[in-house]
Amino acid sequence: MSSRRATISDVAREAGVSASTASVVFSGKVAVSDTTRAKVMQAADALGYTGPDPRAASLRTGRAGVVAVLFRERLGVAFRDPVTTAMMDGLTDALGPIGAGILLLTDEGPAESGPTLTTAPLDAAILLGCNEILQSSVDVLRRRGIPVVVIEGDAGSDVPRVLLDNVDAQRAAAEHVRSLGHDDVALVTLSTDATRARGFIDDSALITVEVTRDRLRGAREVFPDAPAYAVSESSIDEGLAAGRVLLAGDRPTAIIAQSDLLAAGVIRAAEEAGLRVPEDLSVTGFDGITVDGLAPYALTTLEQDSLAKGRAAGEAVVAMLDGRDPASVTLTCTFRRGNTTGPVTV
Amino acid sequence: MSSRRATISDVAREAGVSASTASVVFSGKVAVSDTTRAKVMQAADALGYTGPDPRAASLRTGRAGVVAVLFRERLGVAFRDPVTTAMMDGLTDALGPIGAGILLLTDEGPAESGPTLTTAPLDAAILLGCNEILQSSVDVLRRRGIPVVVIEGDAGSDVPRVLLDNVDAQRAAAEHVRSLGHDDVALVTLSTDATRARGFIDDSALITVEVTRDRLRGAREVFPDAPAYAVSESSIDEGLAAGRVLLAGDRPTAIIAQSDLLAAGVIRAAEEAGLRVPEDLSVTGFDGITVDGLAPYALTTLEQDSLAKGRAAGEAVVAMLDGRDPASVTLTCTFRRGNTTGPVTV
DNA sequence: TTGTAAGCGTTATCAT
DNA sequence: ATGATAACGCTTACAA
Repeated sequence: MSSRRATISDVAREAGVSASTASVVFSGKVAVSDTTRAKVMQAADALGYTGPDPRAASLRTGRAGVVAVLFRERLGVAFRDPVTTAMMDGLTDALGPIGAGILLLTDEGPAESGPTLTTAPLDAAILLGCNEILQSSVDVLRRRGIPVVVIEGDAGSDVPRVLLDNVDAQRAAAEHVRSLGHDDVALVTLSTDATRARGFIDDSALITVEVTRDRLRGAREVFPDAPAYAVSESSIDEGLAAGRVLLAGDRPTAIIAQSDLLAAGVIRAAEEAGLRVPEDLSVTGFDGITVDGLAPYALTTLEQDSLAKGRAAGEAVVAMLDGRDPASVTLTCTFRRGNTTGPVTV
Repeated sequence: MSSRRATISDVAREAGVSASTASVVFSGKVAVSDTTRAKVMQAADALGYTGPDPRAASLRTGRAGVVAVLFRERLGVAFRDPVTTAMMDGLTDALGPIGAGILLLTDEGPAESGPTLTTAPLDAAILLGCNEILQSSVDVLRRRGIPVVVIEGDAGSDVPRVLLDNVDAQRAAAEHVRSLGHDDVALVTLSTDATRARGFIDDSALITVEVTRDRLRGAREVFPDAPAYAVSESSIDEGLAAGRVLLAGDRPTAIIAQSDLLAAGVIRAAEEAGLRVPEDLSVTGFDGITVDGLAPYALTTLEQDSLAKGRAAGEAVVAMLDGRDPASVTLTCTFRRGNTTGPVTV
């Protein structure tokens, strides 16, 4: 019933051994005689000692057993997207060998508590995209020698990246649409910057979110003048809203959406407006996920391997933690034609 | 270009002040003269010092700024369920004030790396359910004085819990079904234990997952002899599989599923078998989520406020961190009749 | 407003 | 196989 929690020295004293010996009993890094181990264990038991304090161990060893993942949106929103969950699975797989926990961080936390990215005990950080604001935190981490990996973003030349061939992939989809005779095409894009404001994009040079910019560029290489409507997040609801806007008035014959979820929403908007897909409107998505309940539609889309994306990021982190210098990787998307695109009907 | 990373003492020396003064400059906890602050900042800059090391700070202050959430399943699976994501949102909300990051842990990690629940630097832990195996980790945490909260589970009498009125709620749904004249009813339950084996439940006393047991009990209070088929996780696919089993051969007129996702799967199975819902088969769910793409069906279900569930857990953690002793809370579900249940047709 | 001093609890290194 | 010693980098009474 001591007022203070027992420490390893207490245990050592009780067991009649040195603190270092007691430590070794718990870490198992060095051989210890059975009798000594027994003594220490018994002492620990008697004192209610439950093993080394992770905080102290982490200070001493320099390892916290934690890898942070920084999201750019509310956790709930992020995880509503199967792309994210698959990525997390890949990440957990790759991180398995080092047995690290995953620390979820968002960049929109309460300002008063400060950016936990720089105040949390962590061994490495993985960023989902990167913006100007974030860049400073990244610098801090890097100067501390904490490995940083960016997924679909750019955080400086020496930060390893995991990328998708967004431009090429989106161009491929656009070319497919054009090959079907479509000329009057509209785009639905992901958020353009930290404000996540909805609306038509006036100046694509102002887009700070790389995924958005790249996919837009790919589409515009084929349809330079296609109007682009940005939404605030990748969800069916946002796609529905965007679809309503784009289908009001002078409607396009095809809509290229930057995610499957958005595409699904656009299809809903089309149905709502009494349009048939693909007869009256062709729609393409991006991601290649299974949108629950979209049947009987099978989206024409670009399949990305998000599991591999997460795994690549995890592997890069493990490599860096291991002192190696992983190269950036670019994963390629596969075009998959579904039944949501068809020839333009006059 | 020193080989060693700069510490706060280095900065202090460079600035010509004491380490404590330098520390205070960074923490801002005590007033410091402008000139001193400037000197320190400049020194920090010169040395490339980026602020206190979280590991050391955490040892000293005893706070890591991290709250762990322990999942009982693969992260990807867990987050595919809207109930989980809503809960995470509620949790983030409640944790906002203390600005803690969320550490994701699963209990099925690679054995070699040990249970990170007891080795990660964390201030509190939230468990989603609790089993025998977990109990020992919980004991360790509690003896360390680390606050633990359990959501829908039992980890000992002095661990605060956030509960749902599962028994009552499920009974209400069952009564509704009976009031429609159904007599031949089957149940689809969540996983029964750590093995997550699929199959009919022989002995409900062997169920170690509390949610499963409670909801089953509620249903059995109305239909004592209803066969119950357990699945391995809450997903549409699992519901589909269970539905196929239950609808083969001598089929029931109603199926009570322990989650909306499962119910959605059961409906798919019914459609597959050429059955109409609710004319040929009534189906109830649990959770009250929006199952994407289930339209035009609106599930008869029990609505739970999972946002509130997460918030309650977060608040309990904050209270405990604050030295208070939060009471367990039980949230109640609301019965909502949709169009997936109807009178039995002869 | 600033400095002194005393840890926080552990583990790595080196001797023995 | 075990022990002594010295960090790890920081914060916070308390004193000046």
